[in-house]
Amino acid sequence: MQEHLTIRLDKVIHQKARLGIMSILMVMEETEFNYLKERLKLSDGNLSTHLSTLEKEKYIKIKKKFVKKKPKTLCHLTEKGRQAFLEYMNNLEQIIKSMR
Amino acid sequence: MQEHLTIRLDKVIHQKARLGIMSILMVMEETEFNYLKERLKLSDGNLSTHLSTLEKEKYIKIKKKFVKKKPKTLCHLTEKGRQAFLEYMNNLEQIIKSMR
DNA sequence: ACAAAGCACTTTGTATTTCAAAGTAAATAT
DNA sequence: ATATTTACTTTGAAATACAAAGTGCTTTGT
Repeated sequence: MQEHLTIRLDKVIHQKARLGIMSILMVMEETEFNYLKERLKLSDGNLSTHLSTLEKEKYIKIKKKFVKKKPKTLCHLTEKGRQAFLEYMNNLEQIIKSMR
Repeated sequence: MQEHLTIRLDKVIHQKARLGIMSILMVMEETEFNYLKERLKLSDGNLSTHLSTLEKEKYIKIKKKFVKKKPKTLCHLTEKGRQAFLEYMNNLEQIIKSMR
């Protein structure tokens, strides 16, 4: 019987910018807006909306602080986000494995 | 010095449906429209446009035949498509490796 | 023989997503 | 006091995704 290769990859994570954000948050715990922007070479607006998307999905939590009277946006993964990312990676590895 | 993790993944391949199509074509050489449609659970229209996208990019070649007086659409990877897919997979593996 | 249904797609229109230009608000420099 | 910079958010235009509707042929039923 033919199995269905219906590629099961979380839509929210399967996007270059958001994959990058999640990747960084997996290893960085507490990360600044500007760090992500610089590291991923995203425009302000682009990063802002992607962070909102991830926040809406409850994959990340966004904290706003003031440091030296300037706003500072900090992001970190939620447990849900961590799980979603791990599952995404596992799915991806399965796909890659099935190719080899 | 901080490296830039600008995720470098071919936009044409980095999409669930097209990733599925390419994956199948990597192992199947000559594949029918309806096979892809069934295997990937895509609607006719959706598959049709994704195949056109891949064809426009010269990642696949589409042949049209008649079999028992019915149209039959066959697809196969081009060498360019194969290379693009391999590079996509390598990039993906790098990203995964960098996560572990 | 003729209409109705089926098959194998493609085209079209709508909905969603992406992304950067423009906007906001506060701080700092001139 | 005004201009510039910093740190974002909002908005609107463009691209993308997808399914409903359309096309053109064939087969089936009556």
